[in-house]
Amino acid sequence: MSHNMAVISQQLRKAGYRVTPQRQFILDAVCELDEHVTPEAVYEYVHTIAPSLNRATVYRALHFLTEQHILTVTQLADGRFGYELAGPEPHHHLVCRTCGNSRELPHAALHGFYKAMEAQYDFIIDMDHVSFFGQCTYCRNAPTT
Amino acid sequence: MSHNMAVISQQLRKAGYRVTPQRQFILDAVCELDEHVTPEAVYEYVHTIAPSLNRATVYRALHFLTEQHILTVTQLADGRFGYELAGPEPHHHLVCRTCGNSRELPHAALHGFYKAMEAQYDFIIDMDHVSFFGQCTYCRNAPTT
DNA sequence: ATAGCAATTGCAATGATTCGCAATAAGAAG
DNA sequence: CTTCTTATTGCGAATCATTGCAATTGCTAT
Repeated sequence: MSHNMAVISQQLRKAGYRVTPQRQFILDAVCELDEHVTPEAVYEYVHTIAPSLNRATVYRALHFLTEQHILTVTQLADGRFGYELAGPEPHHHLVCRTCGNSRELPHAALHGFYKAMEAQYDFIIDMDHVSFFGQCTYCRNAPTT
Repeated sequence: MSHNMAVISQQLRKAGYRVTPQRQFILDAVCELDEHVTPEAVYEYVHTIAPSLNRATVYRALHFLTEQHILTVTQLADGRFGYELAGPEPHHHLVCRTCGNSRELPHAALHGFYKAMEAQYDFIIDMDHVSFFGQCTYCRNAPTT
């Protein structure tokens, strides 16, 4: 995992926020659980390590860390949010509804479309982490039995 | 409103489903409330007319009517679902985060992008009602005070 | 008009998410 | 190391969303 706790801590403190053990547990959990991590999954994970850590704290921390651009969110097909560590470059996902596997999409893949919307509708789309749902090759060709 | 209750009823009954007063109230509410209607808004609306109509019934009916292609859903920015009457042509939306106004986007506007994903990643996106969030011209140029 | 089957509803319990507020504790400053 | 400020947590309650099951009631066929 490429996240540098020291750098992040510094960034938060400089902005007047605090680096609490709860936030660290939660951040670790997101990194450990990898992609599209749901709040509930984070809660389960941290709960085994820090049983007193409250559910509300998980929700608030995920929201907060996203605001600080340390995490990114994307909307999953069922309406829940999936969090992951924010890298230097924004990216998107192609998620198969059947097998659930997800493929990364560079932001550039959407750039043309975003620009077209700006040109034609004077509208600037600002979504930097979209999940597109559908069918991957494998599942499309697999027998339906 | 352009929805023909008689046609819809026929369609449902033919498929072995039932046209209950509850479903009619709920469908009327969606039409009346127009675009991106949330379950909660539907519930409030029908509740004044049919107070005994249960919340669970609203959620189930919206889900059901969507499965039957009588309604379409889209994910709103806060994670909730927005329902609306399904027209003959699928469409998408550009929704301003600031003023909340939404502009329709013909499906064709996404066609190129969808095709590119198919060609490059062998992935078929099947989302037929996406909401893209960002800033409209007016709000972008408006003073920030 | 009636009877019967099964789709649908209402209810109550459960789970997911958010909020207000008092208690706690990070971190800056002395 | 102690103090002070205030950001943050935990808790309980409120809200939103979903589910299992028994009771209801569309609708079809008689």
